[in-house]
Amino acid sequence: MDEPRWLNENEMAAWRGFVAATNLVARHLERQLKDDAGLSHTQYEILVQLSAAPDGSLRMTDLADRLITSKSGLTYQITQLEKAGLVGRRSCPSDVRGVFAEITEEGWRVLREAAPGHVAAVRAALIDVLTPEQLTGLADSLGTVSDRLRATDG
Amino acid sequence: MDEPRWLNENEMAAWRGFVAATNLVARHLERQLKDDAGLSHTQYEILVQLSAAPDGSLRMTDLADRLITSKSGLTYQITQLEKAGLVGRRSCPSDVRGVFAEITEEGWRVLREAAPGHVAAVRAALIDVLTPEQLTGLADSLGTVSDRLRATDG
DNA sequence: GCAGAACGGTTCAAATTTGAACCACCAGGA
DNA sequence: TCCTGGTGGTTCAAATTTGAACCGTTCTGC
Repeated sequence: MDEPRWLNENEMAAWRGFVAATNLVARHLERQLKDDAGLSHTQYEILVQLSAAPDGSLRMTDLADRLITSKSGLTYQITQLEKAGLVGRRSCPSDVRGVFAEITEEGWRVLREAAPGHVAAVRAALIDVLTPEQLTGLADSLGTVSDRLRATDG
Repeated sequence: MDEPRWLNENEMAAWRGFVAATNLVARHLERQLKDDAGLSHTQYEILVQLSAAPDGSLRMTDLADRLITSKSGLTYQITQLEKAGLVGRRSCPSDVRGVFAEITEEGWRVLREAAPGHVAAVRAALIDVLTPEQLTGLADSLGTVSDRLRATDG
């Protein structure tokens, strides 16, 4: 039981900044999306991921990995979006167990409708308040962090 | 309805990195704290904030602002922590409506117990994977983001 | 003083999230 | 072929989170 290496001032500032920015941005965008498009950020992200996939569909597990949520959480949200008609489920030909989530026409429409406002909010909160150099540095640092965690946590 | 300013490659990388790092770090620390100390990250943060306050206590609203959660959410968590004996409630002398949350001896004990493992996890996930220069840049950028959002969102 | 607005916390119902248990089903070796 | 160990998704109960409604209290301007 060694004496732990506490954070120095510089490290603490980075950590507090990370936690604060994380929560503030999340809350801000959550509200913006809910108010302007009636979607939660999770739901919006689902639509984005599906829309970016080759044929507008992804396997449940694949999608859960990208969203970084639990499998059961995804099942719940897909069911909600299905009720709303924004996505559908399709079974996988090569694996009976498999399920594809697929964005519908209506899903595309809602996404197109929501995107401009969301991008504007992301700009206002994060992008446009930083210099291009800062953005590059941020992308670089957070990319490293993500890669490491994906490697260790799976 | 102007054409929205979409994100360029650099901006998109920063944004995706932010979202990914945010979720991955949150999930990682949530698990670490739950496994090692039986606390949620929110609960841990409550203890940290109280322990750092002058006399180990803060007004509910003040605490909610620092944690960036809703008032009702804080009421719930303080109740949980109170049941567990880690914090107590004290009424405010100068304002009958006011309530102080106060860390208890047991709360201090649990916090001291949990801190080393948590700091180690924070180091492994964020601090030690970056250079000091990156950390400074990160603190700077995210500090800016937080300040702006606090100013606009309140 | 006093009416009315704003504040500080709690309560409530509804939505979401999580992990564990479960149920088929695929894959690989004996 | 037949086990056996994972895999892919769903189901379930329990914990958490949120916003709106609420209630007494404090503050303001008049």
